[in-house]
Amino acid sequence: MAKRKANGVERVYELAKKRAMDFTFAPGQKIKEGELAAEFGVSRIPVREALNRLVTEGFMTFVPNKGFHCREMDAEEIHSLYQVRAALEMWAFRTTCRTAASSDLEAFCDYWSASGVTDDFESLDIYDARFHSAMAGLCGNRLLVRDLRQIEEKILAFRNLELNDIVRRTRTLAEHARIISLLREREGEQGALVLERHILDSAENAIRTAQQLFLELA
Amino acid sequence: MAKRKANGVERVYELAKKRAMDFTFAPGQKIKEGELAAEFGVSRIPVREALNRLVTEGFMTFVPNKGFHCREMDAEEIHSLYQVRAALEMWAFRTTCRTAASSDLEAFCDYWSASGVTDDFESLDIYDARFHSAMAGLCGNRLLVRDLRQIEEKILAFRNLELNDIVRRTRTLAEHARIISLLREREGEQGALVLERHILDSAENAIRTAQQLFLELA
DNA sequence: CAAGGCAAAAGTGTATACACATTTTGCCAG
DNA sequence: CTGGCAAAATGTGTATACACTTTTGCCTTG
Repeated sequence: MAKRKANGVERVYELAKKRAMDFTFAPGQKIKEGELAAEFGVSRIPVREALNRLVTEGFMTFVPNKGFHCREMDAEEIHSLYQVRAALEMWAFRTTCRTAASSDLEAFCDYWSASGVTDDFESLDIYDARFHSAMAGLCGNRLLVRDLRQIEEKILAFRNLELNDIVRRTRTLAEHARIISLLREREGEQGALVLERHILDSAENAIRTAQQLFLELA
Repeated sequence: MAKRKANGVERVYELAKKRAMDFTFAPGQKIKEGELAAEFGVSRIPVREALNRLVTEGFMTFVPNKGFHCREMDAEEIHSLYQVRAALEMWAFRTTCRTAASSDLEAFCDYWSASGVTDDFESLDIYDARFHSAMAGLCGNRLLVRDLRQIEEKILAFRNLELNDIVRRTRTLAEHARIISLLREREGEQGALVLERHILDSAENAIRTAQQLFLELA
């Protein structure tokens, strides 16, 4: 019997979260504590602790005496997530236009409109996520940024394919350019509307991706 | 030794949450598992489970080998919470104006502008919370409403005194009336702005209340 | 008296054990 | 067959026990 102690919860949490994020746990699947415990080589206690955290983050559901289940996910849920994301990013954008220091705003716009930026990122998905996250951060509200990250984690599985084809890639970059230009001129209202459409459009795409994904699982 | 089993987690969760909400646990206070366990007559296991849930809801912080601590709370944090709330309610309002069924919208407006509505509620705090919650619900996004409720729980402690004096009471009701009228006419943009100011004003009040509250605790 | 360090006390981390609840199985009656 | 019920199997709920970590406070030493 190896060592006596080793941050079990953290490990289980990360691993289980990954599985919930990419639906290695199928939607609605029952999660048996004992199974995970055996697999990860720990007792049920740290497993329960990890799963509990995932419940309040929205990756699991829990019913007393019934145990844990992976989240369900349907088109409406994805829609809701993207809408909340839109609400937060729009407010952040309008607020940034009204109150951000010009130096911060310029620095952001210069960096993200440079011609070779996309090369700084592994994939266009990651580029897109970072762009939105960084822009939201300009408003100075840390909690809002944290909430956006949590949403991001939940929709990550459906974004993976979003930017693969050249048409969408081009359109995405063009929309970002437009948003940056409106930000530079502090056009809060108009920019927010463009941003909203940009985000809700990608919701449609995510829903299509999800339907494909769940088809494969079934 | 009394009974063998009795939903310990749920009880501990509710009680501990209450204490975290109203700062019976002082901000930053260390929470000792054993103490709570003894007090509630359960073992440490359900206590840890309950506290873990509170961590991901934002009422506790947790550091491995150091244990649980009650959330800190400062003016910036309160501001952030109200800003996120504003972002969500504003989006909900604009969306409701664009898309809600007229029948739902009229029903809402009629009910909340009736002269005696406030009598339906125990206090003006509760009246106010329900009004905002019901209005946000018109947009049809359940997740958004759930997020708003979680924010509500975190700021509840600072709202308790908000509507006590007659001046603020009158002003609040007047602002609600204005918001309802804009909603009826589906003036999304303008209504959102009024709503924003309404919410951020109450943030200022909450911060004052909080400072008073923490003064008492110190 | 301050600083450092060491040992005891207190507290957290998790394995194990067993009570209770739910689900499954398999048998029997209709 | 088929519906239903009881017993077995499976799984959750939590108390207890003990290893490991951090904190505390006393004692030594400069």
